[in-house]
Amino acid sequence: MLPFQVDSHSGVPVYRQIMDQIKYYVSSGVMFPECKLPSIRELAQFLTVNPSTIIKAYKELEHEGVIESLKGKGFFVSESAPKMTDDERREALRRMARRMLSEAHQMGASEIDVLQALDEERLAINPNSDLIVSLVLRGIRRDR
Amino acid sequence: MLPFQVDSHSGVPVYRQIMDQIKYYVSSGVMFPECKLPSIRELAQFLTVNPSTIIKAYKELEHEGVIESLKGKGFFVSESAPKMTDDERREALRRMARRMLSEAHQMGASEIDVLQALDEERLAINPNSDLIVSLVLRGIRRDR
DNA sequence: CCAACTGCTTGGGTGTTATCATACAGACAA
DNA sequence: TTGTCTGTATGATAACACCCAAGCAGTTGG
Repeated sequence: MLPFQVDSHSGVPVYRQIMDQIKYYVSSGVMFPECKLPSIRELAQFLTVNPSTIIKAYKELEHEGVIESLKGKGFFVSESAPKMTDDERREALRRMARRMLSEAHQMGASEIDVLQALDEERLAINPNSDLIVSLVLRGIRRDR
Repeated sequence: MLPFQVDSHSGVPVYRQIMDQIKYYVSSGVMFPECKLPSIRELAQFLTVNPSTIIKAYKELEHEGVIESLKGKGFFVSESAPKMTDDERREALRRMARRMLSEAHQMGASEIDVLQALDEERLAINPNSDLIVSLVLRGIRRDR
């Protein structure tokens, strides 16, 4: 099963976190039309939430045309599921970036601090890749 | 007045967005002990939310020891308001970064895309500064 | 057919979030 | 003193988020 995860302390409703993740998976092509989603009970157990919460997320996505339900079979990614264009993806990323910079600024962190944190996390996920950017960032840090 | 802002569509409760912003301001030193906060009615009007919502945020922060109230005068940053250590700030930044990378990955964006978006937003806010990182990023893009 | 899997439905309960209206009380300046 | 700013307190309302239980109905494979 695709890596689903929810943070019950984030303040964002669980059903919306689930919706977002599925939408991202679909728009990125990780999930494509005809793809079967985890069953309601299965995903509910996996995330240790109530099945009603999954139903709410799935029903909402069905209403948006992202997925479809077949009684007795399961939920599947819709044929006409909207894919993100490159521009939409870029815009989404910039929205995230804007919020992150705003919060970072409010807590007194510099722009370099943000880039640095991002690069550290990136490296933690992907220890093998080494970007020029990382080297530059490390160079900046060393200079201080 | 300090730039307060809330996004009523983010899913995060408004009173918690307000709390977070004040905590960030205090921990970064932008707001310091004795600093007067916007009055309840003033901030409520500014953000076009109900005064009760502001009261909830302020009361919660008072309970956490971040701010104090003086009847008839207003709310003020507490003398013993907890400041973030550098490590705590770094950890907070990395949590943000982790979430952003996770979401970006789910929507099929690469790590470079994220750094790129962040740099674009950074530049939009601060058009005068030019980081080496930006130049490197632009170099990477040109190479494609 | 039967068991085990699917989605679907109903109804109840709890706590949170946010709205609105109204009133009281301290501080302070004109 | 009076007006206007401040915080405080109350109760009512509505919507939402989440949980829980129990059962109905379609699909599929042994």
